[in-house]
Amino acid sequence: MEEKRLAPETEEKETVSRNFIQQEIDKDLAEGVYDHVQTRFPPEPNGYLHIGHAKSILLNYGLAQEYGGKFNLRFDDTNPTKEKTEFVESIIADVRWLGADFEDRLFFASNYFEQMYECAVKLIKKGKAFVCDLSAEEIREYRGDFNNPGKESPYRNRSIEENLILFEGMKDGLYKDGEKVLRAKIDMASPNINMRDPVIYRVAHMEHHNTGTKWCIYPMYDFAHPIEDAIEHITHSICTLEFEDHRPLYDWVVRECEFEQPPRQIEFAKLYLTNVVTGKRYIKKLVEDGIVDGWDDPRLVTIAALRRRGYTPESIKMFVDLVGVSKANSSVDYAMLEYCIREDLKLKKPRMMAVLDPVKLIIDNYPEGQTEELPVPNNTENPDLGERMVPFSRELYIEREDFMEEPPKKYFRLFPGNEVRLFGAYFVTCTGCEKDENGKVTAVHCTYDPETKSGSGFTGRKVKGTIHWVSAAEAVRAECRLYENIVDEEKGKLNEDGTLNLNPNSLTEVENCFVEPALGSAKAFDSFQFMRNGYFCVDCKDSTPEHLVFNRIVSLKSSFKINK
RNA sequence: UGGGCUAUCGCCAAGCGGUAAGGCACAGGACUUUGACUCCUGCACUCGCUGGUUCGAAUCCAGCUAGCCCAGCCA
Repeated sequence: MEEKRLAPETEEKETVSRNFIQQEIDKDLAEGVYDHVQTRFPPEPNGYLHIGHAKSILLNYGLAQEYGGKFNLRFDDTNPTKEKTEFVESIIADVRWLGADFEDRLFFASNYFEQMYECAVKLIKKGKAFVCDLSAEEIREYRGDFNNPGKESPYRNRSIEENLILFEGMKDGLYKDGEKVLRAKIDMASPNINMRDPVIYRVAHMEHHNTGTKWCIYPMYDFAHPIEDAIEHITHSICTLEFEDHRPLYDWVVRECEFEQPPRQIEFAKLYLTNVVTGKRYIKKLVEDGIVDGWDDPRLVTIAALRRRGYTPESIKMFVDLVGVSKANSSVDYAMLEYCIREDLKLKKPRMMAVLDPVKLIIDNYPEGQTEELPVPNNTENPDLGERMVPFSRELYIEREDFMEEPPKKYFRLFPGNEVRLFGAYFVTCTGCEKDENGKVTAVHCTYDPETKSGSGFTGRKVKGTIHWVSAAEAVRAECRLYENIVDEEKGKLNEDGTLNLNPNSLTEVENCFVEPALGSAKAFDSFQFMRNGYFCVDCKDSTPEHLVFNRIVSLKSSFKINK
């Protein structure tokens, strides 16, 4: 019997197929395009990272690992208006927590401003860039649209000398914001609008979180990003699908700037979770409007929130691996994420007892005033986790749903006349219950059989049900919250006008939550698996379980469907 | 509307001319000191549609259709 349960041994090494990015890298290496592999994760520090970023981080890091290459963390901080130091710190912490080791390769695009400036000068000298005096509105008009080619700027044919002087003037602060920009000279008639003489430098008199007021011109993404990659000898610049149209420009920049072994951009589909708010701007709005507690509110799927809720880096890695990489837009079922955390925690974490909706269970034949300490295994499937002592006494709290006066068929828990096991303790037989004037059950009565003590080897009879409990006198009362996704599951994530449909049940305060005393010494932010397999995160301060964060959806896995 | 990309089970996703992997979810059953876990079993005669090439196509060709992205001095 035991060997059956302990022999998952899946010997067949499943031939994991290579995703399309790996295939491209294999080809590049085989053809000698590159002699190494170098990847990077290039966030703009304008918010907290979420599960979607985790996919990108772990994908880039994983690829570097697989090919014996390096992985860089680089902040793409070329727009000082949106960026904050708070965000760079949280991003660094999250990337580390996920286990993507960038070693000492933490870079800032803003440290390359000098080189980017030189590249721009080079383009001007090659006649490939020009200073344009058109206003933002005029540039938009001149750009044309999907149906009509653009018109060339009247400043397009300024002399190289004049452009050089003007551009230097931009750098030296001679012009106001918006007065002049530097543009690449490509093709105003291109069907790809990104190629219609894109702006590559703008004037912005602002303080930058890293370079202060040293610069008053800042490069645009399309110009900066390829240069950042080239400087760091990135080989495969992996980004999301919306940048596909930018690839010709990316290639144009690295070619015209004459980088050797220029990096190559490869795009993949973003990760979406069903009924979850991904999308930094929405999360940001929820935080700023005070609808959630902060970036780590457990109803969110930011890395910080998932961590607080009890997700482990391993579970997120598993999830990302399971989801795969492709170019098809898709929305992954939230159940897949939950599967990963269940799977990861299953054998790793202690399983404790907590009662969320308590009703008293009185053992009438147990000596009044007596308390005994019972050893309860921390994880029945993993004996290595040892056991803990749990106080047991005459009066316990059990889950209200674990008793029914008139049970439906196939109900295995407490009902008058039925015997069940109290996990880690004794068999008890229900003898009845007390009710108040409204018919609500206020206490359940039972008798116990001392011979059936857990671990005694008693085999006299069997029970179909096992329930969890805490000793009423010793149990610790905890503040407990049930969390569900912040958006309404039925209505999806967005209204027609782009506003979010908030889920009114996203946060429930649990009135009477009792946990076993052992939880009083639980470490903050540690994960536990609770009886009946809800997964909680004990989010507590000062070794007192002030706050249990419980992801209700995960626990649904264990609910008993009485209707069936 | 011009350009780019995508379309394989409810949800992800393999497949790359030789006759539809796998996971999640779901449904039955066995086991069980958590109705969990584990273990069995079931779950696309069919690959957006229509034609064509071929002995043979999800895979090649043509034409449709649907969805996503692009007209920031954001990234």
